[in-house]
Amino acid sequence: MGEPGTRTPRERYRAQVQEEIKQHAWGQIATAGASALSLNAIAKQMGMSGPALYRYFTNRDELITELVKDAYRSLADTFAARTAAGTDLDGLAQALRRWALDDPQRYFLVYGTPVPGYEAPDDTTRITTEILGHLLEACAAAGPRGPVGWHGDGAGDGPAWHGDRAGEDPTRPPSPELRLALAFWTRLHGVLSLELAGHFTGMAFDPAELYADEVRSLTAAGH
Amino acid sequence: MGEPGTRTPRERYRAQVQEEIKQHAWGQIATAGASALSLNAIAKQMGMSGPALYRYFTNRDELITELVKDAYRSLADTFAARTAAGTDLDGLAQALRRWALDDPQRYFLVYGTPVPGYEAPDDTTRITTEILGHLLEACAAAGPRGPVGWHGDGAGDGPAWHGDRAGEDPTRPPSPELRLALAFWTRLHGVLSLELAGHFTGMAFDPAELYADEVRSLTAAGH
DNA sequence: CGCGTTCGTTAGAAGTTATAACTCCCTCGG
DNA sequence: CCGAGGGAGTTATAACTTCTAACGAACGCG
Repeated sequence: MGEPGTRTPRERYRAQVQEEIKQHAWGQIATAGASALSLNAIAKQMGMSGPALYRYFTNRDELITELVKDAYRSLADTFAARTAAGTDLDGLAQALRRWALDDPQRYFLVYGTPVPGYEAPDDTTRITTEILGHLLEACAAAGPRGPVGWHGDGAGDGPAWHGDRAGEDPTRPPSPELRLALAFWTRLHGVLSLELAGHFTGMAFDPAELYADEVRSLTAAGH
Repeated sequence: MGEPGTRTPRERYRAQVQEEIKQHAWGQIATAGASALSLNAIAKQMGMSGPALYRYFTNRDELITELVKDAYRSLADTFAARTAAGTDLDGLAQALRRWALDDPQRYFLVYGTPVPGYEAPDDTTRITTEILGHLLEACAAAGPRGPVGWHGDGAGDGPAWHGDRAGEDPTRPPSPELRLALAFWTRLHGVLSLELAGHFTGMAFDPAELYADEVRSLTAAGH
C-alpha cells in the first residue's frame, strides 16, 4: 500500500479540483456566511457549469461537512502545535483566540448555530476528542488547583470522559482536569463567540482585555 | 390619540394574520433552523398561496428581523419580571437558562451565528441596552466585590457604557458592575451556547451542574 | 492502439424568493 | 344608501437555487 494521498494523475487532478472548490467555498462563507453558500456560484467562479461539482461532492451538505471537518482539523493542528511548544493554558488560550479571529466564519462553522437535524460524522467526533485531549493535557500540567469546584469541591475520581464507562452516573463530579478544561472551553468560547458576533461593538471596552481577564481567571490558582 | 394597537377592524385582522405568520415561522425555525425558513411553506400551511405573505412582510429578511426583535423583547421581559421579583444574580441566571432551554433556536436567533453583512436595526439595540440595564442593576445590587478584575484590579470610574462619551479611551478599565455583568454574560453564554449546540452530548456530566458552577463563580465573593 | 472510466456538458424537474398585474371585497366618506 | 378607493389574495412570470439524467468527449491504463 503506497502513499494514499496521490496515486494516479487522475486522482491527483481530482484532489486538486476538490481543494479548489473548497477554497472558493471558504471565500463565499467568509463574505456571506455558510447559509449563503451556492454551488452554482462556485462553479461559475471556476469557469465550469453547475452540475460539474457533483462529481466531487454528492451534495451541498457533504461539501459543508467537509469544510467543517477541515475547520476541526485546523483547530486540532494549532492546538497540537501549541502544546508541543509548551503545555501552558495561557499559550493555548492565545492560540485559540488567534485561530478564531483569523477566520470568524470558520469559528462559527464549528461552534456556531447548529442545524437541528444534523449529526456530526464519526471522524468529526474523533477530531473533537483529540482537541479536548490536548486541552486536558494542558489542564493536567496546570496542576490540580483550579478556580472552579464542582458541588463546592467534590473529589472526582479518574477521568470521567466521553463515554468513559457506559451507563456512568452523569451526576458524579468529574475530574479536576475536566472541570478546568470545561471552564476553559466555556469561558473562552463565551467571550470569543459574543465578540465575533459583534455583540460588543459600540461598547467602550477592549474585548482582548476581557479575554485576557477570563484567561487569568483560569490560570490563577483558586486561592 | 386612541390605542395604537387595535384601531380599525382591518388593522386588527392584519395584526392577527401577521401574528399567525410569525407563529408558523417559529414552528419552522424550531424544527429546521432559521436558514430553512420558507415563506412558501408558511403560506401553504396557512392555506394561501405564496405571494400573499408579501402583503405582511416586504421580504424574508424583514420577517426574520421581526422574529429576532420578538426574541429580544421576550428576553427583556423575562429579565424585567425577574429583576422585579428580586435583583439577585442567581435568580437572573436561572431565568436566563430557562429562557434558553425553553426554545433553543430562539436563543440562537439572538446569540448564534451572525450574518456577515447584517446590521441590527435601532430598536433592536434599544432592547439590548434595556436587557443589559437589568443585568447591570442586578450586578450593582450584588455589591462591588467581584471575582473578576481588570488589569488586576484597576479602579474603574463611572459606568463606561455603550458609547457613554464618544471618543472614550477603550483601554480604560470599565466599572466593577460592568466587569461583573460582562463575566455573567460571557460565562453563562459560553455554557448555554455549547450545551444547546449539543457539544456536551456523550460526555458524562450534567450541563446544569456546570452552569450552576459558573453561576457560583460569579455570585461568590472574589475572596 | 483501443477500450473503459471519468469528467464536463446541456436539459430538465422541483423548489425557492420576489414582482407584476388582475380581481374581489370591505370600508369609509359623501 | 351608494359609490370610489384601497387592501387582500389570486395567478403568471422571472431569476435563482439544488440536484438528476443523459449525452459526448477526453484521458489513461492495459
